Amino acid sequence: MKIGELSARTGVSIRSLRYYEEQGLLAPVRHENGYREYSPLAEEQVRTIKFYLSLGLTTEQIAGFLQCVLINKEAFCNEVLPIYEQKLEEIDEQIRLLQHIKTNLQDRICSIVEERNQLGL
Amino acid sequence: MKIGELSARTGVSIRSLRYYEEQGLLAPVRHENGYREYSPLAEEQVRTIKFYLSLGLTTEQIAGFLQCVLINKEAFCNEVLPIYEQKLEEIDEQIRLLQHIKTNLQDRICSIVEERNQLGL
DNA sequence: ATAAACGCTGACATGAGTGTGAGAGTCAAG
DNA sequence: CTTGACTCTCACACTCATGTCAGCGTTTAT
Repeated sequence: MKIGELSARTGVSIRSLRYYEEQGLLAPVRHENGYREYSPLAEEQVRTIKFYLSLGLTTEQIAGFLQCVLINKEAFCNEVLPIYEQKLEEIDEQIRLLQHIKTNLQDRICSIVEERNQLGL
Repeated sequence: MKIGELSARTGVSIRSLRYYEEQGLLAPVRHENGYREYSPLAEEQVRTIKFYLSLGLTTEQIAGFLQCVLINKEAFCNEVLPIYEQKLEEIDEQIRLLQHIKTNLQDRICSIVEERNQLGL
């Protein structure tokens, strides 16, 4: 399967597929003409990459355990759990920060609305 | 007051003060030697900018109402409320997304832990 | 007078994945 | 044989506030 077909099957742009390869996440063989040839397994592999990216993991993190995960079950890959837990902490931290900002924003909005009401607008 | 002093008073780096000026948020006068001279009011102005940035507003958005806010009360500046509300929506959207990712992460973690337990590890 | 401390401009780097375009080679159908 | 659809590599752009460095001028204190 060539890159265009893999792109169409997975919904991942050709640009991104080449980027994943650059980051060590995909390793298609090459034809004599230089074209990439992907095995049928690559389709599932790309979906797996897509999923991990959607969890906010970086390509570098994914590269750290992808081979293991593709071969074994996730639970067997000791690299995965710490990364998940670290990411979870980061997410919590981001949520906390956003909640804090949200509170401040709501305070400001309330102040404005109240002040306008008091002025009888 | 020169830029170093303003930086020290506000805790905002010299680099950032020059950036704020570039973005139209500050307008110090210049000495003959090219040095920036800030009025004492600039200190409060920088704190105001800092606060709006901490709410996640961009310098462009801040520039849209900063002059008004510095002269009048926030409630008088009609540009402010829509920006606050728009930002609030963005924040909510980001929080939703992060919550969604968090849920997925927790599911993955649970799966791994359970699977390992079943294997008696 | 000299050195340290301060100021100036301009410009590149950051993060991280993706879009986009140029310039060129390859392949298949007409 | 030509045309169009694919593919290749290389490289810049993007977001946006900030860090950082180079190269140079100015002020201040010794």
